[in-house]
Amino acid sequence: MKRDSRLSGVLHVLLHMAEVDAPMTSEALANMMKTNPVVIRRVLAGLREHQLVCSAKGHGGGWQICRALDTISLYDIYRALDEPTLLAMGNRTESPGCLVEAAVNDALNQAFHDAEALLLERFRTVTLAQLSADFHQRKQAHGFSGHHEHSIFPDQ
Amino acid sequence: MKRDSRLSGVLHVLLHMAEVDAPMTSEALANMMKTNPVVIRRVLAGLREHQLVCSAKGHGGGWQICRALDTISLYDIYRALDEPTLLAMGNRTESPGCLVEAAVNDALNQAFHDAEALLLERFRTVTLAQLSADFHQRKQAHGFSGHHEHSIFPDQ
DNA sequence: TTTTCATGCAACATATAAAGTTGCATAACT
DNA sequence: AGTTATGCAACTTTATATGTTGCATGAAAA
Repeated sequence: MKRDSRLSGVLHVLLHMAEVDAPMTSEALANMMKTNPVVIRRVLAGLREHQLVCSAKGHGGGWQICRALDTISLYDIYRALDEPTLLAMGNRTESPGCLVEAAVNDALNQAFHDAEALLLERFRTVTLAQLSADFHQRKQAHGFSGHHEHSIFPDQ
Repeated sequence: MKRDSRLSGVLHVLLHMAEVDAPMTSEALANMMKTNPVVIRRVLAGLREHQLVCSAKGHGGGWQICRALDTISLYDIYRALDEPTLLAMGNRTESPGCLVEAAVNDALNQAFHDAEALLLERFRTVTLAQLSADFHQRKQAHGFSGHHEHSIFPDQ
């Protein structure tokens, strides 16, 4: 089964936005993400409803993060994406008439529920500020290790 | 994202097979699962490679579990299904050139890895025998609580 | 030995959902 | 006014899981 990479993608986008002071256009972001501007707008529109980002039309318009990075957790973003499915597996039917299936469901649901809870707990404890700090650390380390500038600047 | 219910489905099938002494045909199993016999054969063929079930052709043929129920864990079945994806989310790209994306990936991968490990650990500690015992308990309880026979017998 | 019943397998068809695309309206800045 | 950006709806494309058909193979029964 194919994995949903929207959370990963949105985080990427947000951290790039955090690096720039001015609004970024959906076209610029789409270039970075190798996708279509409309796709960017669609997903950022969801974040805007949750007051995570703001958008402005016209000249000099675009998208900006509108809250302090340390007040935005991965869980906030997860919710703004409409709480997408976490697990790739599920039960065939909920509330089945078959007692065999009921036994199966209960066993799997316990495991599934615990795994989901663990993931969400992790999401709650990680903020954009932490990710940004991690990125700046890497940039430093990358610079000191003798690489050239073109590879220091994030290009993707 | 739609969830993969093959594990749930296979467990259902196996527990029904465990209730019967004779081989069950893919057609009978397909009726129970409301699907196509070929689909049943496809998935059971995978389990056969791992010596979890046996199949026989011709008259009186069909499928049977060929190991003791307490020696088959959910993890065995998971592996026999070719270790399907557990999480519905993943990173956009692995080993990215962009340092922003690297930071994002690391944060998410930690959470993802731990959740997967938790799930697999649960799979390892649950056997078909346990699920079967759970089912028989439910059947008892169901009988004592005054329901009628047609609803006691698993029909789905 | 012929018929029947079952799996084995490959090729094809269908259904569904995610992603991408197009076109045009709306709003803001120059 | 003209340019640049988002907003939104409708449509197209692509990927993948699932379902389906047809025929070969093998085993038991008649």
